Amino acid sequence: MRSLAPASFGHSIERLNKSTLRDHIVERLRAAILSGELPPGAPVVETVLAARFAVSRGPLREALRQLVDEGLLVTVPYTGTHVISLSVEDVREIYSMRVTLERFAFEQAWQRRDAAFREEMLRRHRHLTAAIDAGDDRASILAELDLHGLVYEASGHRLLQRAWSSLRGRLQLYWAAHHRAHAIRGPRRDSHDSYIAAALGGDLPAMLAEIGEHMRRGAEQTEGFLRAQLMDRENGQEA
Amino acid sequence: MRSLAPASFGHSIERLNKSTLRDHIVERLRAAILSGELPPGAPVVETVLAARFAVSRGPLREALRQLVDEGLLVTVPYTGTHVISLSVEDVREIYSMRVTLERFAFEQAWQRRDAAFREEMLRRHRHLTAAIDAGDDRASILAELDLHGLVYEASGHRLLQRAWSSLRGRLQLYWAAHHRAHAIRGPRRDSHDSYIAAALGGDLPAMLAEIGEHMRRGAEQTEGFLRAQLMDRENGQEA
DNA sequence: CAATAGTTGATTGTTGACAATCTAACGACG
DNA sequence: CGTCGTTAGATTGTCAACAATCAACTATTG
Repeated sequence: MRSLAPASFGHSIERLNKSTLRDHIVERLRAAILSGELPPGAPVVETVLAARFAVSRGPLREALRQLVDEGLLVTVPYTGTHVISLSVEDVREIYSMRVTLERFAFEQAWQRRDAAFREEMLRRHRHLTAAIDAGDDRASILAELDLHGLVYEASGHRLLQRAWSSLRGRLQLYWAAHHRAHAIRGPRRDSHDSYIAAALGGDLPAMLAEIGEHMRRGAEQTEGFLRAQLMDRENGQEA
Repeated sequence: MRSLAPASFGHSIERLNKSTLRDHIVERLRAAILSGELPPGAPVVETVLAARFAVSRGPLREALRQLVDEGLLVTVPYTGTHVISLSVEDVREIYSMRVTLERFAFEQAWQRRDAAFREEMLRRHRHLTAAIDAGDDRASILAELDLHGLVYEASGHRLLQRAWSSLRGRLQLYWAAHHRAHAIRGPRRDSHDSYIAAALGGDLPAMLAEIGEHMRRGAEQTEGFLRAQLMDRENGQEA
């Protein structure tokens, strides 16, 4: 959630974040949620996690609070905390929001696309295709998030970067659940080929249109998986 | 930050929020910041606030953490917490983000504008003009935020509502500082007259253009005030 | 048998004390 | 005179115990 380096893509010095216990816990908990170790809907009790991480409840509470703000957990006072449940409505909101934000990001960054930007985008695209070809689900998810993240970094718009970070966690959760259910490959490559081509081209309106198409495809895929999963769950009665 | 009632404008039942100490502190602290009692840049130490509110540091820490996430405070580990400082760059980001989000909100809500929506919008507009005419700065700020907030409520888009809530605090901070420096009145009425007319009209592209104009005027006003204030401060050497 | 009141175990909310870390002031030294 | 190590005060980070609240279960009652 904190990658606010403005317009410098090479990981230069980067103000070293004095890691406090809370930040550590946040990372580990987020990893646990996204890996499926804590699946959507699972209860999250402070005492057991505090024991598991060998820390007190103080820092753990603050970590939970942060994950609630990121939208990965929900808490009802005096009652309990749970990992958020998946819903098709959320998928629609996430993707429609992505269209809005990413179009804005490209508008902001369009004039700033220098040689370093193009190079970095191609590099991240190579990373993504490599991860997909290698069949590494986790890596391909991160690579895709990184690829799309580039334009937000290039926008130099801190508020926009925050908004993307906020979306990013939820998106990652859905993708992780999707990949876990049934490994997906193939069509994503072509989808990003056209995306990259437009992103590096000279026609901004074409890029804005491409974003809409790209997200439409993504939302369709994710929503389709989710409907299938929810239907399975209803038939199987597992919860 | 938590008004997620979807598409019902009349304050119906509204799930009663079991008020925890933290929530209480958040409200009071936010009020203190926005009222200028804790001006931009002021240090915020946990112990003194805990004593002042007669609570322990635990809930207070969590309240500070939440305000940090809202962008009203900044914390550097083991060192201290401060109210954010005002900057022209932030003003630009806030208003450009508002253009993006509010256009999206109107696109989402355009077909949903029923009689209740129109009535509510006129009602809130009357509130705003009444507050302005009465010369009540605080009330007029809240009324203007409420007026613009309506379209986010009507959008039924929870993620978008969250994004607006996140912006809202920062915007309120700048407006409060602006009003405190020199009471402003007058042009704001006309500005909102055209805004309301377009919002209730039948031409969506015209509304999207009006949003751009409205925000351009607002940003210009706020940024101008801020430049003057920063220049004053530099001459006066007060900080 | 249905509805309600009471009870119990679990979970979060809150507290005050203690530890780790940072910033700034001070003084020794080249 | 400037620089670097030291120290002291302040501030946040962490902890373990205690209190408030809730959800589910049980028993009681009509």
